[in-house]
Amino acid sequence: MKPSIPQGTRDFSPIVVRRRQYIFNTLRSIFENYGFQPLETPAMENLQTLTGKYGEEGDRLIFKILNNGLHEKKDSDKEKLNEEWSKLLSKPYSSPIITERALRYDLTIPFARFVVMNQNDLAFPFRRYQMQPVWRADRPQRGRYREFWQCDCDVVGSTSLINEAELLCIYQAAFHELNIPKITLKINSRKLLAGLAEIAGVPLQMMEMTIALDKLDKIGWDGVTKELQQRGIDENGILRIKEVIGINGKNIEKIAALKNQMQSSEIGLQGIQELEQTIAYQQQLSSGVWQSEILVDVSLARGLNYYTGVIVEVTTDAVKMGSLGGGGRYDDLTGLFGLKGLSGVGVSFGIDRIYDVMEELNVFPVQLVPGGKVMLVNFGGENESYALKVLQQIRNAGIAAEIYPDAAKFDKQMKYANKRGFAFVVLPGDEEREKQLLSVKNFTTGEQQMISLQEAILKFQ
RNA sequence: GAGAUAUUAGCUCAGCUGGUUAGAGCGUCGGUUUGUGGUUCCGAAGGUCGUGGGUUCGAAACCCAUAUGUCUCCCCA
Repeated sequence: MKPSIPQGTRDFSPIVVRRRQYIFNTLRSIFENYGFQPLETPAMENLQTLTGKYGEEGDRLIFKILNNGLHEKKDSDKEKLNEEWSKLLSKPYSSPIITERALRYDLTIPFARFVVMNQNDLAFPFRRYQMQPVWRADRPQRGRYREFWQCDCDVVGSTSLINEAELLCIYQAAFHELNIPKITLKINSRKLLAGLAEIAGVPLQMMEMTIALDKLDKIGWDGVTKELQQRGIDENGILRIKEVIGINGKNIEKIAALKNQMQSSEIGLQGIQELEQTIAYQQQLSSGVWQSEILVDVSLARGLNYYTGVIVEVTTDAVKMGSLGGGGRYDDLTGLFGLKGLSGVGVSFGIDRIYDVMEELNVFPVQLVPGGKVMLVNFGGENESYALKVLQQIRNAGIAAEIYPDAAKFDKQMKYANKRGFAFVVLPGDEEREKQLLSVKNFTTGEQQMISLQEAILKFQ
């Protein structure tokens, strides 16, 4: 058979894994530095845990796992099974008899589930980060996979806007460390959007308005106007929306202008104030070296249903790519699982996209090239024994080393060493063995000298 | 879920409006006295032309279906 992998999945070769680990390690150390603790949850959840959490579209994209042992069911169950099965064949449908489990769709819902299950043992506010793969039955495209990794960082059990500010700092620190240029953190507030819907005279159509606004970047004002009309928002409302979105200037100026516009909307004013406070906190925490810009953007929507307060999205202008991350405040996430009144805020890093961007911009550190440090050429016979003894001592000194396992032709061994990218090649041949020395060749410069094992080890370090 | 487009050797790609045994570069392997790679020279292997049907005297090429990649819509990280 012809080998293949499922649609939208990828193998990661050694060099790719090293680069991905570099991203993970960078993020991990930042998360830890901000006091977040690691969490891992199962690849699969009970289907019931996931359905209804991501909207209609989301439900469709959940990878469901067929129950095993279906053929072993009792006859009485089989009748029911047949019935459910034919429903499934005629339309999208699921039932516990056919599928009880599904693959994780994101990290936030499993996190909420975990918090509720362990509420008595956790110290609130609880700060956790989580870096694991998630699965979506989406149609793959550039930067969009069926299996991809999310890195989430959330705080639950605190309504303080210090949390929002810290998460913005984490974004800034991370993209600064990763050396990705032209990063913008767009921030907005769901409350401000609600206020905008109010003053546009369509308080109940906030979602529709938001979805249309979110496309402003892509389809421009003409397109958005059309969409708003289609969604039943009248000319006067559209004018008000345009007026508010059209506000330009620095964040401070924008906020002042927005306050003015939102005077009649309590919730809108609240949203602005939260943005103002978040930015103020962020400035106190900010480091001078971070280059990324924080931008208040009233057209920012974010799709997820559960956000209620400040929302944020990260983009770069350096490469054409969707958002590199996003997040926001969700006031009652755990309420879905029976734990009311616990507010949370979190951000997510789209590390697959971050990888693609970094590769395109060529900003990975050069020392991430694959390959070990030292290779010993195998000359066979007594020389092989000598080489093995030397090999062990190099390893004992904490230096990654290996021997070519066969006494193959010299040329072949050298070519292999070259391809693997070793920093040094050791030649333990007759002369070296007799003198109890080693010929060490620096494979970058080509320079070679005969020295003692101790000197060689110093060189390798 | 809808549409567009691509798929030829391990990789990147040629292959003329359908016409003999489908080519190149790189890589791989072998040889060039088993002590000098990245950087000599010589040679070889490697292809059900994504898969399955169809049209035709004849299909890599035209038609249909299907898989996978890429792009647009939708949605999203």
